[in-house]
Amino acid sequence: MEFKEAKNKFVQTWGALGSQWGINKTMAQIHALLMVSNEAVSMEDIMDELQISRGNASMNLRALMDWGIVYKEYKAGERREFFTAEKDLDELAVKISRERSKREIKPALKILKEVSTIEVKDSAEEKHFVDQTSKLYDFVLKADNMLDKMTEFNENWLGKLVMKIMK
Amino acid sequence: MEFKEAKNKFVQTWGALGSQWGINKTMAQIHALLMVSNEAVSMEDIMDELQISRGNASMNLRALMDWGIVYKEYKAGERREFFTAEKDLDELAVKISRERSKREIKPALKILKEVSTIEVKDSAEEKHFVDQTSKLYDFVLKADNMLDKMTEFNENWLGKLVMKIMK
DNA sequence: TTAAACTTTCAAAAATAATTGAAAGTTATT
DNA sequence: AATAACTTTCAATTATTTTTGAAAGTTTAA
Repeated sequence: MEFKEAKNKFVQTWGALGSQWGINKTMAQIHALLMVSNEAVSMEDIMDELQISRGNASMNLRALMDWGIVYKEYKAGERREFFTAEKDLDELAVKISRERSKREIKPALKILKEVSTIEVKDSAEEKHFVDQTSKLYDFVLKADNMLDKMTEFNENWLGKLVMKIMK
Repeated sequence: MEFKEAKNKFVQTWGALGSQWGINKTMAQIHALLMVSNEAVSMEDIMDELQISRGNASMNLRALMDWGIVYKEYKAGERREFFTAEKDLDELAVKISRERSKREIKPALKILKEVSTIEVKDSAEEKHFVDQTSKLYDFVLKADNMLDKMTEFNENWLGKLVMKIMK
């Protein structure tokens, strides 16, 4: 396999993976492209490489920047903007998990708390509901906290964690 | 908030959450419904509670069973089938992570290995590509193994893990 | 201030994914 | 063997999400 083919395969694969995780294909592809680029890439080049429209590129770059995993860069003497991706994988994982926690887990926890604390009658059905949602609340809360803790090690957290769990 | 409202809210929320994780809304809703039901539910009742068609119910129940998180149950003297969800959260998390690993992470690793081991010319661009994809391969492999290890504790693994990481 | 070079926005179009429902399939009962 | 009670399948429809592209917006330079 030669370089161009490999690069394309990587970008496509990452894009497909993205869709399975609720991230749109183009967003994941742009990120993939930037990840493996050794220098900042202009919007024009992104459009060109991925065969997408200007609007699409612009919107998805914005979304990636909102996630904090892609940055704008300005080159001296150049009018247009260039983009780079967060390339440090520890940092990338931390940012992604922070963002998902904020956007998805925290709001879900709020709902779980609400529904698990209703007053219920003395029926098996209602008791089971409260019991199960309470357990779910505890579980999700614990998992969320753990993720936080895990990524708190920061520098090489995954490696350190593996060590810790093994022994 | 009264029981019915709470139950509905829970089912809706879980459904919405599903979509953000690449699981379709109905599939997540059915799972939510079964999770909080204290007894097995017939397809008829699922259709009724979620206001969905027979085909939709059938297909999504099948998918949930493929994931190993919903089971069929037969009641004595009853012709039709009833369904229950895996209610043990440790077990549920283990099954979901096994399945996602098998379906998504393993195939991604295969591609990452392929593209990170190409022969490259002496260009900074190509070197960077191999370097970055290799790092990604290592990272994903490590994370996948860790998930496996984590869930291997099995009974109350999340609790045990929290203990382990804290100290 | 005007023009050129660029980016963003957003309504409409296209692509993708989910859902329906009726026909075909299956299994149990008479 | 025929019928009744149920489930599955899948082509067509509907709903949702993504993408386009041109107009509006912004910034820099002359």
